[in-house]
Amino acid sequence: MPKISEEKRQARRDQILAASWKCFSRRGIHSTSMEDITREANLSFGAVYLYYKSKDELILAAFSSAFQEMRALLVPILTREEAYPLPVLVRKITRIITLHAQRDKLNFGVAFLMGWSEAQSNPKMKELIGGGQELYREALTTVVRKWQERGDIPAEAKPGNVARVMLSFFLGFIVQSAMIGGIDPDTAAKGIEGLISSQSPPRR
Amino acid sequence: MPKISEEKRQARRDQILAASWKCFSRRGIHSTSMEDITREANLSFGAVYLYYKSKDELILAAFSSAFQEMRALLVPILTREEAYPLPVLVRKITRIITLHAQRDKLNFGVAFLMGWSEAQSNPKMKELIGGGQELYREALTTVVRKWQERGDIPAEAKPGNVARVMLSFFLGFIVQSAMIGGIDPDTAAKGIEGLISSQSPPRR
Amino acid sequence: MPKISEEKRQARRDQILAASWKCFSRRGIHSTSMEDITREANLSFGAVYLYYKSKDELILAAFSSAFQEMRALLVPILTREEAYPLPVLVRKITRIITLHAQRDKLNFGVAFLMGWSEAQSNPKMKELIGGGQELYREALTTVVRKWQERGDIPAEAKPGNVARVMLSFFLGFIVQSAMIGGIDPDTAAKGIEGLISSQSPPRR
Amino acid sequence: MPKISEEKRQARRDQILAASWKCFSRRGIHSTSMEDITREANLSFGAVYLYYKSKDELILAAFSSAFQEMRALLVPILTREEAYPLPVLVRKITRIITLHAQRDKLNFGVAFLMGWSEAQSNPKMKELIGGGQELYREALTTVVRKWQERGDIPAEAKPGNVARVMLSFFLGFIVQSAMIGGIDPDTAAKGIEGLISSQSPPRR
DNA sequence: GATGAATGAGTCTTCATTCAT
DNA sequence: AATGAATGAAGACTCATTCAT
Repeated sequence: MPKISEEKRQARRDQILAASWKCFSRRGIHSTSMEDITREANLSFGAVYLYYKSKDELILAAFSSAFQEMRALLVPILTREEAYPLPVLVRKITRIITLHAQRDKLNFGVAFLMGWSEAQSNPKMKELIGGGQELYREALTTVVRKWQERGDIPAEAKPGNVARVMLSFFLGFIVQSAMIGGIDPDTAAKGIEGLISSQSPPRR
Repeated sequence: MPKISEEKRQARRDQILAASWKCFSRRGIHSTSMEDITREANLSFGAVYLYYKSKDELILAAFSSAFQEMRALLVPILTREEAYPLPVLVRKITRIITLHAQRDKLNFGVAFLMGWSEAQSNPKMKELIGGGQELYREALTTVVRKWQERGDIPAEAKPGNVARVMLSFFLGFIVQSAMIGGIDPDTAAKGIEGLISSQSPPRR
Repeated sequence: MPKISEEKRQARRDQILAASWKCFSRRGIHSTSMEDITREANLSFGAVYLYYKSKDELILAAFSSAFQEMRALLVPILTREEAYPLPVLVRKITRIITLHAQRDKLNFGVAFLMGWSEAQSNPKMKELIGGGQELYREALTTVVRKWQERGDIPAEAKPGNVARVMLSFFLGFIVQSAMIGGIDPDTAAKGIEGLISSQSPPRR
Repeated sequence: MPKISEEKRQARRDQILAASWKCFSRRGIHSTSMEDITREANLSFGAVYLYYKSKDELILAAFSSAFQEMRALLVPILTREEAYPLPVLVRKITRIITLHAQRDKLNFGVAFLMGWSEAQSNPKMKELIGGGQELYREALTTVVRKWQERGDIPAEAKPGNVARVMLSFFLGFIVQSAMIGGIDPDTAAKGIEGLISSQSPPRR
């Protein structure tokens, strides 16, 4: 039974997760040893096992907390009573991603990319991340419906399809930023504006 | 002279790469042991080392060949003399991605996701993949210019920015397909069409 | 605090070195596997790596400690205030070598022979052993000077040259003992005495 | 049955042995792979096995031929009808050793040192080298007898003991040259001359 | 005779996990 | 609760040797 207070216990867990992310960013999940994390967290070797039963559990917890942190930032923007117009939404969301791609502790870009890869062979990770993405897809669907009600985009488009496109764009924004950079919130918003007023040939 | 012919040698290399991809898809890059690969390829334990100096080199070769295979399919579509209209382009490219996401041998989606993650802590991989993405970005920029010349999209949009948006969308399409599915070429094209005719509030 | 005490730690290191020498004597350095050593030391497979970073480092440490042990025995004899007369010196030093050539734990003869061979292709080993030999050469030079001051040997001989001859003799004594035996301290001293009173033809 | 002529066959064997020694000098016996030798000899991988059944056999043959080559040079000097005086003998023998310590192909010093070490854990090698050393010891005993007959050294010294001392000196000369150098034939002869006319205290 | 591709046992080394203190 | 020494399974890689051609 924990003699330690619950806050203290949570602080320790956060300390371990923060150290984990520093290590993961540097060397990748699989090249990071428990000893690396231990040392980075200034903890004893066995201490980590008092808080996480295994490396797998720690990894899962690290991603879970990272994605939770992101959701806390993104969901308010997506679920706003009066939906932001498309370019504004794009600018706001990409800005959050960009800001967290430069932090030392927890780099959102790196976290996403590693999580997606891990999910390919780790069912629990797939569930964790997949669930999050579906949540975003639904939130975007709701936003699209509001746009249609407002007349921002044609009423005949299926909201789910448009939401899928939007989600693809945001996910790809993360990838492109991490891999080749050169894409910032304004660039993204301008590019979207360039597209959305297009007169595609089929409509002519 | 039992010196193996060049074709035979290439066949062996392909055999090893194919086996590698089967293993990578199943268990991830780092959980795949060299023994897994040799067993999958029906080769002896040391044989792989006759063709690839190390696991790292093998991994790099596997990704290099995967990306090359993709480029062979995508580049013709992107560099066509008369640029495809936006929805057609989207449908064609997403179809290729989708088709290769269901193959047993080499699943493009898995390859991309794993490659991006690996690139975060492997400079050679980053160069390999980053180079490819820049190539696509340039090709898309050229396409966007043709659209502008043709009047498909407003002339004042910067082609580079629009290309970035397009690339983001395609990269994100890969992610979304691999992680939660429910997105097929038609869905994607329809979603794009829904967006591009939108009248975003700032323009009114 | 289960942090092991410094003595305990040193005891472990000694235990490993002793086991190493048993194995090296039996099978040679390169035919001794790390597993052989751990088994001989009654340790688990990975334990050795807590004390030595690699096999190379362990080998170096084994030789370093062996040579240090020898020096502790030989240096007092060589640096005695009043130099021993030649035959006495020969008898004392060869006796030490002989005694330690029969021990089970650390056989000086074997250690020297293996070290010299290893040094041919291992720079660190060469430095380690070469340094020791130069030290002996200098000590012998000092002894020779004392002999000259005392009139034991002609004043016109260069001390450095005589020291070289003496060192050669001692090194060769080790080789001959290890390879064909039949040479004990008294034999050696008698042989030297037989030589040193010779009237070589050039002097006639 | 060899279609190849016996000379040709012998030439191949010599070619392999020469290549072996180049490799052994560079990297040591055990770090030299059969492939190294193969490549150095410009032969195919399997060819070596047509001439030597195993690596062990090849190693033994390499040392056997090296020691035979040495004997061909040293024995005539030791078995000369009229024995050379001590300093002359020393100068002649050390000169031969020194000259062959600088050759690229077969370095006597390296060969001896490696052979002695190998002999500690390889009975066949021990027999090969031990036999050679005993032969030298006997030849030196004969020389010492001649010196005594001639009055070069006192008659009461046991020839076998003096021979042992002489052999030690020559063996040690090899070691010292290989390990720290600074010892050439003249130095050695001068040093010996300095010693042999000494008046050791016990005799006064 | 000659070749060199293939084999697979054996080596060093790492690392997640346990447990005595 | 906390520590870190110890464990040993598993991994990448090497290399002597064989054998089909």
